[in-house]
Amino acid sequence: MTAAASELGFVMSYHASSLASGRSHNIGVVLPFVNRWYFATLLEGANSALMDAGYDLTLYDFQGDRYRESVLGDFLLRKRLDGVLAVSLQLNAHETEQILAAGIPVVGVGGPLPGIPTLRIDDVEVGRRATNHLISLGHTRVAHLGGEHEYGRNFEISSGRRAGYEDAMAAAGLPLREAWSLISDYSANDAYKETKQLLADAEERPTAIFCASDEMAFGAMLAARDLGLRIPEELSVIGVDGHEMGEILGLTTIDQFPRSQGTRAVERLLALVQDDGDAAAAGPADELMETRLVVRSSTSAPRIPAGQPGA
Amino acid sequence: MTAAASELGFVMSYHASSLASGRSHNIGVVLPFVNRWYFATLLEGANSALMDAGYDLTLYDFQGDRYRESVLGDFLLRKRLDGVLAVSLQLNAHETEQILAAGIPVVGVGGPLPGIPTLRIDDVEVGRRATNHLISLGHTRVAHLGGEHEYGRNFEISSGRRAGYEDAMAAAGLPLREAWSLISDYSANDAYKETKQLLADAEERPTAIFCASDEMAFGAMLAARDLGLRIPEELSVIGVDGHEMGEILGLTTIDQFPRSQGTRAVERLLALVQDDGDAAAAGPADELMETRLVVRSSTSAPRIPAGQPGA
DNA sequence: TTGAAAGCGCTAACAG
DNA sequence: CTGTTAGCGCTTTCAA
Repeated sequence: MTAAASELGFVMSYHASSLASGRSHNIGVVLPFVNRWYFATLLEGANSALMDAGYDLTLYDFQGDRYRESVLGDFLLRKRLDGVLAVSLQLNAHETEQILAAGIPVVGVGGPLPGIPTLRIDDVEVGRRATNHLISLGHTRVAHLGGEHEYGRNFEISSGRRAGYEDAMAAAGLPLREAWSLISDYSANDAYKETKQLLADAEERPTAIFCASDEMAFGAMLAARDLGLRIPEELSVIGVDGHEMGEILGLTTIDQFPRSQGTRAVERLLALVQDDGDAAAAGPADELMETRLVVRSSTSAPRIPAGQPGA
Repeated sequence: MTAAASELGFVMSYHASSLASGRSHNIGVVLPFVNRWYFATLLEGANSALMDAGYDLTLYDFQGDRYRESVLGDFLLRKRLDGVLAVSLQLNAHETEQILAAGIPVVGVGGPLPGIPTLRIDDVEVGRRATNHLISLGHTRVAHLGGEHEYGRNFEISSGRRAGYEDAMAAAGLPLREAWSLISDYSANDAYKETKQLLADAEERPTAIFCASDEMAFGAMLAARDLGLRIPEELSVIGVDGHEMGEILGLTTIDQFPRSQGTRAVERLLALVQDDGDAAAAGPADELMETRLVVRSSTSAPRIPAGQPGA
């Protein structure tokens, strides 16, 4: 296209171009919730990388499971996408086959998706590290607030972090109480309710809680404050994600750099797309991303006021 | 298409269909930040309405101003969109002309965009109502934390809410102090910093603060707590948006139902698209959306401890 | 009513 | 190396 043409306001038709070439310069991003910090931030990263490469981003938000079927069964198969980024998505055999049969390159984040190259953090290790941080401070009464089983299809993650928690507790010879293993829907509000209930009984109260996301940790911190418990003196809290608001709450967390996950996943996907599905060119099938423990003021050695049960 | 065909796994090519018919069943959503609660929630609403109507959603996230030019100058003009939803976007004459010249129906949210049908709340009224809530409780020392001037292009909103605040203060014969008029970037973290500075000087301290968003209100509440100020006894806080986390923080707010704004905006846009740009069919050029004052525990009459300056 | 044919505006392959 | 032409897979129009 000449400069003169573009100055006249001429713009090429991408429909025609797509039809003729088979390339649409359009990537689909599939995720369970746009309105959770982790996903929104990862999406931002993906968006940056795609804009920079001149690609459009088509968003498919399951909104829990509400649109799961129609996205997987209809939208993704319309052959208008050069590739799909699947975030925290768990596919069954039929679904995987259907997508791959459509000939669309897919990269997953937070998998594993069998047969699909995936980017992820080591969730078991994250759970272990968070729990060990608390244990190394001297805590023996450690609770865990994880993700809902109901969302298990999309959130296999939560079981990994829980496994790491149980692992670390066992390795330290510490007791796992059923009452200390909480399940929420990953929202701050639900975490607040669960934590308030957990902390209500002074006898059974843990001295520390490991939350599988920062948003849940926010809820836990607020619940503790509302019960008059001091953080970290009477309750230590650690989260996962690296949410900016953690700074002003003083939340100790394991940062997983979701933005970088988004840009890296797009890099991988575009490599696949541009090398025409040649998986080898795109790097390892299972790529592990960095995480980092960020210690702030929400965790410390347990300093339990007199009259409380203690370690 | 027959049922038999679809059972054989046949899927129509949307590229060909788009080229032949000129309709792509694809709507662009333009917004300044996916990672702010208001925008993410509005996006969720838009996504629902679009999925239900069988439309794809192409996301254009400016990320502040980072991609503003390329979205407006390149991406939107590629003629692959049946319509555009422009959220909190302010266009200059050239930009408006360019978009309209491309023949793409546009609906705005939070405008006004001259020449484009727009959905919005009455921001001046919102500012007035929030401020009057505080005044009616007996506050005379009321501060305002609003949006950044730097983002003025996208956030004309902030000036409306500020105008309402100044309006209400003047109507009640109350003083406006420059030190009580704060500006932040709409994030909780920045609001925290600004508020902490504001509240540091006990002499000059207001007894109430009106924040132009709930996320900013969260920051303000945390700043107050960290300074040892009790909410609402020593500081009342009111926000705008209706963020769910406001429930567990007890934040009084003016709910603007962003999800409904998203679905309603899509309704309007699809009406335009399907009636082939016949603006009359799509409703009023400037549609006002509902808001609702939700009173919780972050606001009350000022009850200032002895030794503090007061009303 | 049903069926054939002519584009939609590009890309890619081919011939000159 | 440049210029021409045949599709890409639909929608829509026109003839039967």
